[in-house]
Formats: sequence, C-alpha cells, structure tokens
Amino acid sequence: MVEPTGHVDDIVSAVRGAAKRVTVAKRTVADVLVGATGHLTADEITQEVQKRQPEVSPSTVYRILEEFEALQLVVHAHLDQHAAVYHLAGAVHGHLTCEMCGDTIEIPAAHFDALSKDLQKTFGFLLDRHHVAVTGTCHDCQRRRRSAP
Amino acid sequence: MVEPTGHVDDIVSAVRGAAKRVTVAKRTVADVLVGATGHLTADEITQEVQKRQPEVSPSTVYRILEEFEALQLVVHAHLDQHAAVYHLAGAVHGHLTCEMCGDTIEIPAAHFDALSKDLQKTFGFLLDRHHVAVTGTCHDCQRRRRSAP
DNA sequence: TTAGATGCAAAGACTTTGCGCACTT
DNA sequence: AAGTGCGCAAAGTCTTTGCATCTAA
Repeated sequence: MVEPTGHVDDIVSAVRGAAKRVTVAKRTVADVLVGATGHLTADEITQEVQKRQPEVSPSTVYRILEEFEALQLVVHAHLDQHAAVYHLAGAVHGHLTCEMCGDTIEIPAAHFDALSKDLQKTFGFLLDRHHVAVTGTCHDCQRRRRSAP
Repeated sequence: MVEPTGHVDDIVSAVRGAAKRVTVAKRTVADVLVGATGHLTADEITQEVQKRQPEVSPSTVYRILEEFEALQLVVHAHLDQHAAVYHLAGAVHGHLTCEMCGDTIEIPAAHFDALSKDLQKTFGFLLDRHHVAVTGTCHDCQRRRRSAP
C-alpha cells in the first residue's frame, strides 16, 4: 500500500519556493510525515527514514524538521513525555495525553474555539491551535481506576 | 519581607505523614516554592535554594521535587521551552506561553471549565487542570507584529 | 561552479543515577 | 542505632553545532 504523493509534492514545492534545496533526505522525511497517521517523535521519524535511506543521520532529520517548521509545513508539540512530537501542519490539532497509560488522542481544533475566544477576550492572548496539548486521564483509565484503586 | 511559613508547615507535615524525612534541603525548597509568585524551572529553584543553602546540589533539588510531586504538593508542566516548570499544587492552574517573547502568564483554572466539560462529554477525557499549558501570541506581541512585519 | 545540505562526532541542556557519608528519626 | 537522604560526579536523553565533504541548482 503506497501512500499518495500529492502532499509530498506540496512540501517539495514549498521547499523550492523558499529557495531551499530539495534533497533525498527531505523527500524521505516528507514521505514519512505524509504516511504517518498521527504524530511522531524525532527519533521515530529518524528510524522510519533510515528504513528507506539508511545513511540519513539524526542531526539531518532535526535540521529538516526545523526547516519544515519554519516553512509552516510541520508543527510540533511537547506532550507530557520527554520528546517532542511532530506532524504535518493542518492535519490534526489538539492532543490529549493520558497520564496513566501514556496514550495520546488527537481531536479537531474546533474543540478549542470557545477557549480560544475566551483567552483572546480576557487576556488578549491568541491561542496557537496547532500547539494545544493537554494531559489528563482517558476514558479507559478512569474506569480502570474506579475498579482497581 | 518575610514569607508566611504556614504553607511550608503544610508541606513539612505532608512529608512527615508520608514517613519521609524532613531535611534542611526540603524545607528550603518548600520555602522557595511558597515564596515564588509564579512557576520556576528546576534550575531557578536550585539557584534560589543555593542562595540560602549553598551546599544543596541540583540533583537533590530534582529528587525533592520528584518527592513533592508524588505527594501531590507540587505540579509541573512542560511549557514550550526546554525546561519543565514547577509550582505549588492548587496555587495556579493554566499557563499561556507566548511563542514570540517567551513570556508566560498564568490564569485561573476556571477558564478551562468549559473545555474540561466538553472533553469529558465528547471523549470521556478527564482534563488535568493543573497541567494545562498552551502556546500562542501574547497581546503585546500581536501589536508588535502588526506594526513591524 | 558554488553555496547550501549532509554525515559524523562532539558538545550542550536538562535530568537521572550510583555510591559512600551525613543527618533525621 | 538504623537507615533515609545527601553531595558529588558520572551517565543518560534529547537536541544542537562545527567542520570537512558532497551535491543540487
């Protein structure tokens, strides 16, 4: 099952448009991001990239992710874990991480509309809806906690 | 201007209640946290502690913060920066970090009530209101961006 | 051709851990 | 007296950087 390359082409165009060079490493990182269902840590991206292009080094992956972020192609968030996670901009928006099982679910930005409006009104703060990442307890773990205290 | 020690005593009690030992280092960390107006990084806490007790080492501060967290006396959050920040549990709740100037403002938990209810209803997710930390652009930087693009 | 991109290795920032001595209880 | 907690130093993670080489344009 091959991923559609349309999004990869978009990324390539954006890179070219920014007068940056299009390299194999960049193409591969783009491909991994497009193929990913959710968010990935830099390390996960590196491993996936190296399955296809073993010579690509972790530092290159970091540099590419940094470039993609500057071009607003990619967004990253600090979940409650140590490592940051990355995903394509516009793909998904909010992260809910469970403190008990560590699982993260992703939710549409719409859920932050009211909060966003409130923060703007009350504090003049413009919420970056790509970055919202909150922690708590997921449904399953709430049940688990009740049954086994 | 000396800080009231009531909260410090509370912390000391909790430590004792957990059959842990009350040490000078713990007392000093507690004092720093009580005296702090907002959140502090582990490094800031260490520096403040060392002003009063120069022999206390950073690793001890980390160990104490870990213990205080386990006792639910302290809460930490990962802002958009690298280092985690700590503050007393129950003191403050939400963090809004500006991506442009790096400043963080703290807001009452009440602002997350609606979001909290929505997440519970829609995803069965119980928001941990101590951990909410979002990023965006603060009021001043929004104005600055408009005037100097 | 030539400036930007890469690989490698080393450094950096933040945090954790191992060990023997000190201090709380 | 007994054993937790501490300081020190070293190790561990995740990320960034320096430099010589390679390569896309």
